[in-house]
Amino acid sequence: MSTSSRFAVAVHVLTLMAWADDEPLKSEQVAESVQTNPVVIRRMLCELAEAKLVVSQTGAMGGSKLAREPGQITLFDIYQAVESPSVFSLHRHPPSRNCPVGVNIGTVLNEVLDEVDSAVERVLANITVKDVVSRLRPCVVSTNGKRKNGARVQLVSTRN
Amino acid sequence: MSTSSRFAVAVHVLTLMAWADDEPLKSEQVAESVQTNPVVIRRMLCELAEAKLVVSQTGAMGGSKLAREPGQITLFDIYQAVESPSVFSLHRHPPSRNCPVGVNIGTVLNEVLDEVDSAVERVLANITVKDVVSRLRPCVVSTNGKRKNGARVQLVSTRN
DNA sequence: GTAACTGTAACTATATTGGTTACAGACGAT
DNA sequence: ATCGTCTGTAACCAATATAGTTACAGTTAC
Repeated sequence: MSTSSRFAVAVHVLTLMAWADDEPLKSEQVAESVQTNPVVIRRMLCELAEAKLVVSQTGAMGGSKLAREPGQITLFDIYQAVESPSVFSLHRHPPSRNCPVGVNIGTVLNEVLDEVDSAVERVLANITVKDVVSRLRPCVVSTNGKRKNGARVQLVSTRN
Repeated sequence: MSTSSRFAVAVHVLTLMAWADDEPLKSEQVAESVQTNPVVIRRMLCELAEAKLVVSQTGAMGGSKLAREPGQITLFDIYQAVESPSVFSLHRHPPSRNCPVGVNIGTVLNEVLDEVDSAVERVLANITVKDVVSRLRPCVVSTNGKRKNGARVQLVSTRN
């Protein structure tokens, strides 16, 4: 269906912010982790800000951070913010109204579409950004797991 | 997600064939009901034939019909035949491996993707083409509901 | 004031979907 | 055998969506 990676990138971005606690992240830092261009990230951050999932600060020492606790942001919130509302679309042009099938297939397809969208919602609304971070931790625990209080989070190792 | 109407059109097409019983339908008839070009329909019919959902007959008096009983074809079969396998995609370029989030987010996202895809499958695998026809009938019963045996099914009223 | 940020416009490249014409090949009917 | 009717498929074009890039105005910390 979707050949778009917008949802995957958005989850990645919000997960970085959860990882960073309340430290605002610069679009360039995020872009480095996602391996894309900072403008692509900033565009997406605008959509996420409109959906009240992040807040951004312009100017020096600015950046973006989560607007709520990671446990209060679900993957469905993210999905709604950056992907088109439905899993599939109906006909581009409405079917023939001179055909017994064509005249009513739209109604049936809409019912099916609602069922599918609801099923997706049920899955995604049940996973929070906090959950994603938890499912991430086990792989990183080996290093330490705790960060010094007040220390700036190092997301991408910068070996200049 | 998907801005594609391929699934909707494919369901429409197979519903027409179920409606027509074993009468083979010409791509032009189908195209008229779907309101598109016959070539678009034939392209889709090729995919549906590869998926063993329809069989086509070339030559005069040819056309396409269902390969199995309408009750034995699920919307998930159709979905798999004409749409991309997953509801969303992961990153275009793999995330940074120098980042504790980037290095593992792919694993978590794949798990989520599997859950979503499974949820969609559970919904669609539970609806057959026969079900779609049933949910269509109530709107058409008023005309008659039964067709004379051997009579050619009239799908689109042709007032030339 | 200056340097460091975001927000956003403008442009390009690429991929997918859908529509169209054209034609080779299969096949039923005569 | 050939003729008209179909499918299968190639080769285009147009429209749209995603993604990447440069550039720059506006905001903010210091």
